[in-house]
Amino acid sequence: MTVSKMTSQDQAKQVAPVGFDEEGGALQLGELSELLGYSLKRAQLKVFEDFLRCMAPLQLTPAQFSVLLLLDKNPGRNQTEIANTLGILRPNFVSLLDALESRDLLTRMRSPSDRRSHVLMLTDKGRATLARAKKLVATRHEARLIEVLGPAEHKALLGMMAKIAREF
Amino acid sequence: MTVSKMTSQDQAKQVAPVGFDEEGGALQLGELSELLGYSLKRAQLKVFEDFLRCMAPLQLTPAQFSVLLLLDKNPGRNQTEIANTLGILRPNFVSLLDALESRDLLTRMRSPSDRRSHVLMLTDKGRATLARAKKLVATRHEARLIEVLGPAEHKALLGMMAKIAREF
DNA sequence: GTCTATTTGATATACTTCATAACGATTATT
DNA sequence: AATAATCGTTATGAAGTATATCAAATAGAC
Repeated sequence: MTVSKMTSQDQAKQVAPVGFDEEGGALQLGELSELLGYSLKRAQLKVFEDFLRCMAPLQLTPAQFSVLLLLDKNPGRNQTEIANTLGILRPNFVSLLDALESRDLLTRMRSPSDRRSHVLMLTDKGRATLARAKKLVATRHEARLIEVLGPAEHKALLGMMAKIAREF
Repeated sequence: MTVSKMTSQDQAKQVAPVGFDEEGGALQLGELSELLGYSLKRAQLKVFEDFLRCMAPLQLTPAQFSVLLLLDKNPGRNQTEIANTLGILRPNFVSLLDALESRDLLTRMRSPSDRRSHVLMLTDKGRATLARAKKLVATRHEARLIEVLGPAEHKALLGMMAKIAREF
């Protein structure tokens, strides 16, 4: 689940478009291009790759960005709540938070009402970074997507993705 | 890149729909739902999860299925060509082929014209398995997707995914 | 035709992501 | 008070993905 760090494979590998190969001519993709899962995965990797490129100045991964975004809208929640909402397992969420906390983007505070749990809150630096990050995403990343797809298709795509994630 | 084995996380975790949490009410997803990469990833995981479920009788992962599909349409290619087309790195392709060859679904043959390379070909069993796999994908997996999205949106989605994978 | 460089499949290895089990501390239940 | 459940955490394992390197074979330079 969730968001993962991108690799450089496609970038390095796809000097030639997928489905083409020097010797012997193009390979026939055949039914592969009609397999939604296949195109979905390749598209997703491309999108994450672009996200990382656009976000390079702030050094935020998609997963980290999603945490900051969620924390901003939902201050005072504990780790389990945030992790569950993002589909991240609690054990794996720990090191993710460690990284963000060590960069002073958020704080863990023992809850006075339940001293087992940690209340999560963005720091001022966290809020400032999130604001810059949002700007980068909007002006570089999403803007490029809209440029490729067109505004109408972009919006339709969002709706379809949400539908699949919800009803499938 | 490529196709990966699914996990059971979502299935186990999402007894409650994403964005909801028992104590304290629903969390606000906020701009998260407008982040295409986020929905794209979640949708992709759902689709792979469903693919594995539908393909359980044949025990084929999306990656393995894509190899069989590509080999059927492009017999006589070597490992590098197939791997490149699928965006798989050659070192990682070796064990993938080992698994399929040990199940007698394909064969590696030294090419007479270039004795460095292995010509890949489906066996009869491989072709038969692929035929059954295609049927499972069509009648269970894609059918369910079309049911959720509707035929028109399903087709539009395929087009958009291909566009992103190609032009992004 | 020999020498060098490149390519192919393979191995070893490392890093990241994702998953489970278990622990101490705390709270809830009985 | 005793037991069970929850929270954050640690340890650990299984995949997926990446790079470097190797022997064998071929291609290319001279």
